[in-house]
Amino acid sequence: MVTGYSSDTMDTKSERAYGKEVVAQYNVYLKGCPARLVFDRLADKWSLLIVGILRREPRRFNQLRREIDGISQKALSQTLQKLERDGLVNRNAFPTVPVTVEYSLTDLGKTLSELIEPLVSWAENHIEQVLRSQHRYDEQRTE
Amino acid sequence: MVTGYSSDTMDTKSERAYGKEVVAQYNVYLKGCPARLVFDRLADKWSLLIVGILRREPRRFNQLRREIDGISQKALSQTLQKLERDGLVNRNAFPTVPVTVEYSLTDLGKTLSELIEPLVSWAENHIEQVLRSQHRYDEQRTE
DNA sequence: CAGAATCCGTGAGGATACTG
DNA sequence: CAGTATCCTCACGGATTCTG
Repeated sequence: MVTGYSSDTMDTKSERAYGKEVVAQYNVYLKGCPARLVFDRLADKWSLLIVGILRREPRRFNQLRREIDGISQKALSQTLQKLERDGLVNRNAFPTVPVTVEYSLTDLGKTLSELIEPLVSWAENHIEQVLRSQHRYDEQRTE
Repeated sequence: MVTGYSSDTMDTKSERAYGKEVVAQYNVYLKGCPARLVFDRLADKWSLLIVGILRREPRRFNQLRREIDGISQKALSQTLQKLERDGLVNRNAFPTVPVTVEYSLTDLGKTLSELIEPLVSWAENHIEQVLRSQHRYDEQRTE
């Protein structure tokens, strides 16, 4: 049961070759495809950062809030719910006073986090090259 | 020249350990850090999809438009400009009639695309697991 | 073909206040 | 501590039109 999701242009693209193999199943480049929805979730800075930071060890809510500089508690709360719904993150509430809630990666989430860590490293390692390129680009426009 | 970018909470976090090694340089988890800006660019669905699709071979503008289902030409145009500014994508215009413009990855862009391909695969391979998790989650709420 | 320019709606996200 | 509930805005992106 692979077909069936709605896409207005699907008929022309559902069997487009990806590389050399034909991936008929799911394709992130198709508008209506579920894989695209998942990909959109990945392409969210808060999701990526949260999964990336949970990679090491579980965290509590306000701990995440502090460690991910700039995130609002609303965004954090919403993103965590989405991630839990997607099965990427576990939410464990301990009946202490006051309540303690711990977030951790599921097995599925761990497989994803493996891919995110390189992205984090890439950003940190290639930032200077990017900045130089931006300067060059901007100067050519103003001259 | 690593310090100097503005972050209201930098003083407390600029030397936070990432894993076991201290990454004092750049840190995507810091609000004002340039690496965060780059990371935000990565965490953009169109950027990821474009870089992912350019991985195979260069494409022309309307080719990209057709292959990336659902993108508007405005979004495509703007994203391509950002990617060019960041030094990830080359823009080559050939003086044909009408003009032909070809987009390709730079060397830097290629290093990034290596990391994106696994993300695409992950989305396509784990989508069913994610969908099942979503159903379970939703049913628990409605019961 | 490959865009630039304009108008416009909407919804994601910040700020703030409140709760168990 | 770990959230929920409102309000509000503003910027991103879609639709449309025009151009070299």
